[in-house]
Amino acid sequence: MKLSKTEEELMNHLWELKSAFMKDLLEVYPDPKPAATTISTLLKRMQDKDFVGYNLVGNMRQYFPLVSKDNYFAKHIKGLIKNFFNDSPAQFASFFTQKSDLSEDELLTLKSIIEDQLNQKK
Amino acid sequence: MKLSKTEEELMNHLWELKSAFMKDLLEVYPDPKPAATTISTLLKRMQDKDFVGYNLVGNMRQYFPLVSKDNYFAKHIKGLIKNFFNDSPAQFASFFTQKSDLSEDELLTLKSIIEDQLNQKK
DNA sequence: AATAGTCTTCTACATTTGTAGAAATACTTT
DNA sequence: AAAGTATTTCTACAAATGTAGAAGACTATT
Repeated sequence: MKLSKTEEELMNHLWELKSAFMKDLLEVYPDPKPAATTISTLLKRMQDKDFVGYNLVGNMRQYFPLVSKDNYFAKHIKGLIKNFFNDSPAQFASFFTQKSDLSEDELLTLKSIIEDQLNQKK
Repeated sequence: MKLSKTEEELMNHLWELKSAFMKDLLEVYPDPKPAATTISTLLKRMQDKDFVGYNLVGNMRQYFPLVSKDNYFAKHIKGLIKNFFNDSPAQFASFFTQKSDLSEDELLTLKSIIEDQLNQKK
């Protein structure tokens, strides 16, 4: 099961806030804010899809994510790689590195991450 | 305008074939193949969205992509990065490099790509 | 010319998504 | 207690998506 575009947006807010009440979620939307019922609907659907849970605090619901952003995102990317890059993460990585024109600093950072990874392999 | 999931799948076939007749497209689908009309519908919608064009060859249409895979994909990723990584390609890159556990060879390849990029910066 | 094969366009219909009003419920403040 | 505020659930509805039949047009064959 996957989230739709708008659900994803809401999920992002939730990840950022870690946990939130209706009100908090509404707040983070820029004007023109969607109707509160719209958010409610989305939250409901997301609960049905098992992406969101909540705790009762008094009688308010404090919502929180049931999947981590990392996890969600990793799956997402995996799908992309499968569809577009022959299921080869490396192919994807080189495409990405070549197309996304990173700054020198960014490249250096990346390089050192890769070097770390290489060291761990040993 | 974006392609839907199934349209994307079809587009992938088209990118692979470079250009193709109905028949060719149907062929690449694994059993159980979708109805030919389903493909037709998709192609039509993709034409409406300006992702596909065709040349008449005799009275057959030879379809071809109007956007490159690279291009399409780059946009796609850009969206992801915007949504999930604060619009920072570098942040994305490091997330990816850390989570996708690449083999030593793959890491080495990546490293040399990055070094090339760095050299070009000078 | 009659038949069969290939393809496109039209039409259709169920499902999912984006959006939100109406009504019910509970809490807060006057 | 009356009113206002916040929130949830129900219901609704338009648009997009997944899927495909019916009918028409053209080509190759018999």
